[in-house]
Amino acid sequence: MNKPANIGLDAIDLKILRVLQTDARTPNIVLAEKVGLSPSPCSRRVKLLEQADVLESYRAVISRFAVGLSVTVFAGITVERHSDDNADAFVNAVLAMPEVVACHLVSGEHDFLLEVVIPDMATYEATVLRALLALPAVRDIRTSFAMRTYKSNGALPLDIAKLP
Amino acid sequence: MNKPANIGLDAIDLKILRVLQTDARTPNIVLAEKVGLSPSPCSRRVKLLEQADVLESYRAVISRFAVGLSVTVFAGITVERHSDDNADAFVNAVLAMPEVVACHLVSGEHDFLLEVVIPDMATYEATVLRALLALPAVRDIRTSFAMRTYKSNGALPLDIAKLP
DNA sequence: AGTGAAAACCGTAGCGT
DNA sequence: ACGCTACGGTTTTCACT
Repeated sequence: MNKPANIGLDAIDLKILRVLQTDARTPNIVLAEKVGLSPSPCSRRVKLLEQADVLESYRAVISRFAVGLSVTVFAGITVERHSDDNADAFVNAVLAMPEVVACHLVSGEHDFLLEVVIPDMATYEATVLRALLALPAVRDIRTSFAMRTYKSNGALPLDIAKLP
Repeated sequence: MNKPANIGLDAIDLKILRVLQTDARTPNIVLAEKVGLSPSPCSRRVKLLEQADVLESYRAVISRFAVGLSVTVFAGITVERHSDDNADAFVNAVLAMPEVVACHLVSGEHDFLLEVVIPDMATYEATVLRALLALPAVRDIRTSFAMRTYKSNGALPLDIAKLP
């Protein structure tokens, strides 16, 4: 049922993925040794994994605090049920906001769950919340602040857009 | 290796961060050209950013679908309010679960918000939900599963633990 | 598909500006 | 601090096993 494209990934491929997930800059020589291969076939496998889109990209994980984006907010959004077009418009608007680092269509209490990363709460209210409320499809927003993060899913397309 | 690093990010540093956030494997020569520097000082700045822990790590972004982890679930957890120790025990238990890729202490309706990545719903129920409910601190769990992801915060410490 | 060589390429340390 | 140059290491291609 829910185990589709496992095909083509053998044990060595999974080892490679595990290593690169932890450190994407692992030199190919080290990677080869860790997975029990010599450098050449290891490099080939990585290339193939990239072409097959199993390895989608490589990202640097940046300290949110260091760049002044220390506030994370989750917003549960309820939209009007009458029109799919409205929902599409909502999604498109959200995709255009760099402060919104994640957007999921979810079951349960809300329709969408958004993760927003911003410098402070005032910015959230002034920028994101206001923009979201202006969208006609949005019926309700429940905001919940992350007071502390014990574990985070790491690399994020942060909004580093404050240049002199 | 870990320093405060609150200070000293100029425009070039931010440019470097933006590039590496998009592609952590950008060759130093290319990076240097993009930010308007020659290779050596560019390399030096990257090293400094790493030592200052502004660049925390580099991660490969792996297709969840390709490795058979196609289900994402959000769990809003309410814990007993009477004891901080219970909350600590809860956090420790959660940190030990590789399926839980994110754990935030949040304001609002719930106390914790968890993001869980697993092969299918059955695994969620059998593994994660069951384990969480067994914790004495947990009073209530609201599960909401991601039916579609329009944007995701990217690199994640996925649980690739199914090896021959 | 994996191995082992050689050649091109890149990263970085040292020194001069 | 930046830029130039040189050296050591890495990546990658190739013919072969």
